[in-house]
Amino acid sequence: MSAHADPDLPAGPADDFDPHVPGIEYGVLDTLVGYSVRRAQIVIYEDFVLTLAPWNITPQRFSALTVISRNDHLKLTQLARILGIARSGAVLLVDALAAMGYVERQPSVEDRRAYGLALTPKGVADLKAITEAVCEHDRRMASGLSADEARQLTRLLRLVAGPRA
Amino acid sequence: MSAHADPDLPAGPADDFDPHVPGIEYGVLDTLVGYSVRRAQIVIYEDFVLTLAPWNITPQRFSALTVISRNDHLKLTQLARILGIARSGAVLLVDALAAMGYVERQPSVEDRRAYGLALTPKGVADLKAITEAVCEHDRRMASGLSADEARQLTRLLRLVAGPRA
DNA sequence: TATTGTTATACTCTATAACTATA
DNA sequence: TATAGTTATAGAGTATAACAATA
Repeated sequence: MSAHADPDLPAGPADDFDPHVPGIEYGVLDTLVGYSVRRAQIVIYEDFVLTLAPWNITPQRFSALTVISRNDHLKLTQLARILGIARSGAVLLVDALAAMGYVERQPSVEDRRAYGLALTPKGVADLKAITEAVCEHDRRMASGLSADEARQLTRLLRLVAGPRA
Repeated sequence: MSAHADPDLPAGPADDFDPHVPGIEYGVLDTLVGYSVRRAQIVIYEDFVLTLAPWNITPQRFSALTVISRNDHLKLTQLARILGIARSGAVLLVDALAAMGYVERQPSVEDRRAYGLALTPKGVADLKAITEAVCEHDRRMASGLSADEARQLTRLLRLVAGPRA
């Protein structure tokens, strides 16, 4: 298994990526759909991390919290598959969210090997505020687009991500 | 300085990320522009790495080679800024490309501290084939879109990336 | 003083493989 | 035998800080 974080996307202290440095020729890069997506991803990632810094939440952590909240008794292996990471990575992720007081492992009744993941009361409460912050961030990212363009964008990206997306 | 690789984007052996696991509720994630971009980025990154595996070229390395080829005597510090990484990271990147026989450091005449980056003859030749492979990969990623939709997509992503993009 | 390239060091995130306890 | 969660280990990529040479 495995999915993908892009190891060579700027991961560090997200701060000041300039998608188009003045005076520089980008050649074929400017014509590629993939490079356009990459540029946008970097800019969005940076803003996301900065915006959610008060909660120490990354895009991946937000995805995990959201999926856990919307799917009762989600198992760790399922979470790993959804996020596209190895099970060992999911363990560390859940450990971190548990240490933050957001997630807890509940013993599964039908399978004593497994746990059902669930938000704690604090997790439920904070996720509400976190989700509001994320949505505000997302609106800011799309502020250069009309409502119709934003819908078009998500539709086109879905087509790129694949038939099943 | 710094820019951004997304540390929590699947970075590993890109292989089988499913942007929409059956039976799973994604909640608000399905409505976010940011998550749509993230999903597409993961899928595209995986395919890129697989396609370019014969050359051991990642998106970042391709960006570097392209920018170096299109901007004579590019300095290492400029490259770092363009890619959104620290200078120390650019050193390792150029080291790798040099070890692959693609890039060389040419002493700068006007500034004896600096080097001008340049492709080697092998770099020029291989970049041609690499670029063809990348373009084919990119067309495949956009194969679900009409030519007009693909143009729309890059236009909308440019708006997201920011005014200067 | 400031900047260029470099190095040393550490951090984060990831994967693979092996282990345990169940199924 | 196969699977769920875990742990150990290693790798890739990044950043910060300091350094020498030069501006």
